[in-house]
Amino acid sequence: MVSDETDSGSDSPPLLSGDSDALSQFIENMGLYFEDYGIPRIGGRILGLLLVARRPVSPEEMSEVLQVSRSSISTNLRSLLMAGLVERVSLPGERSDYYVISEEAWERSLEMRLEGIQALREIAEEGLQGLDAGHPARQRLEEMLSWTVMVEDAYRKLLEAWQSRKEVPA
Amino acid sequence: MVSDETDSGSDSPPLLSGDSDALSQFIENMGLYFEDYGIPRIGGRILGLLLVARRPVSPEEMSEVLQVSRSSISTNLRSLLMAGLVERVSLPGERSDYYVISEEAWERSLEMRLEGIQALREIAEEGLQGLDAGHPARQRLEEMLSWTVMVEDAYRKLLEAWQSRKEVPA
DNA sequence: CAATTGTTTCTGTCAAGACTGAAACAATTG
DNA sequence: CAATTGTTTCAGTCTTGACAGAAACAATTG
Repeated sequence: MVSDETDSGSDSPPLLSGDSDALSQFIENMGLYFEDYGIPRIGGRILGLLLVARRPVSPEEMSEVLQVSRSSISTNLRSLLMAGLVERVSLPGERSDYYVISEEAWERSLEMRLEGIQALREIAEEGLQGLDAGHPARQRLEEMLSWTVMVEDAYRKLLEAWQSRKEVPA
Repeated sequence: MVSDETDSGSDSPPLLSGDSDALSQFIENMGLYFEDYGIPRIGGRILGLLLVARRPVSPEEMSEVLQVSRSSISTNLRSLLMAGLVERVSLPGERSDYYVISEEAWERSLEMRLEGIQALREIAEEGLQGLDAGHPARQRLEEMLSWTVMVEDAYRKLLEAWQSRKEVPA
């Protein structure tokens, strides 16, 4: 699925190097994985590409390497930028924009999970208000609520731990 | 979205009681929430209904209350059963099957998250093998790997904590 | 300031899959 | 064992959204 461009005279350093079959597979796997979680496959592939690229990548290059249209790249890139997973960097003397995986991508990923579980907690809380005391379903919703609280808590701690992971170098 | 059946002479206890607007909203919210996470909306609504019902619910009743076809109920119910989120119970003297939320639904939910993160860890590990030592992308994949390991670990602990939550009653 | 190059937006096409209704199937009961 | 009731499977419809290609837009450079 990864097609190397026939470098048309450009003198930019190579985008990919190493076991290119393994890297193609990696990019493809990322696409499939993210698709399972509601992110467009091409978005996942862009993330995969950015993760294994030797240097920042231009939309044009993404289009060539991943063999998809520029407009698809544009759309997906914008989602990834808005989600805070990807960042734009300007390379001196370059006209085109270049993109990299955000430093905070993994952190953002945790934050998104946290937001999801908070939404579920709110649903549980509101539902609970529709049940009178002693209702047989109250127990179930209370269990649901305590589950969301527990998970939310764990995410919060995980987030802190991840953020401070470098601060404790042996 | 929730339409109460015009009880046709049956003498079964009521399915829902309490603030029925709030309960309808709850059921609908569950549908929307799960849809965001790749579960069919009707599946989420079934879970919502089972959470707030006063007693086990038959497929027939689900169809009436949620206003969807029996075949949709059947299909979604099967997925939920296979996922271990819903269980069948037999009511004495009743011909029809009845269903409830599984005792282990929340536990299963954590297990599913755990499986997801494990898959991502494997993708990272395989990708890492395609990069020679010193490759500028190695650092990024190593960070990804350590993130997955950290999250996987947290899920494992969370799972244990949830499983043993009753064993330590003040 | 025209021309060239790069990027985004817009519209149409296509594919995936959720849902329905009907038919097939199973099983219980008189 | 026929008839009735309940459940699943199947085929078709419809909606959603990803993607491509073309046009519009922006901006840089000679």
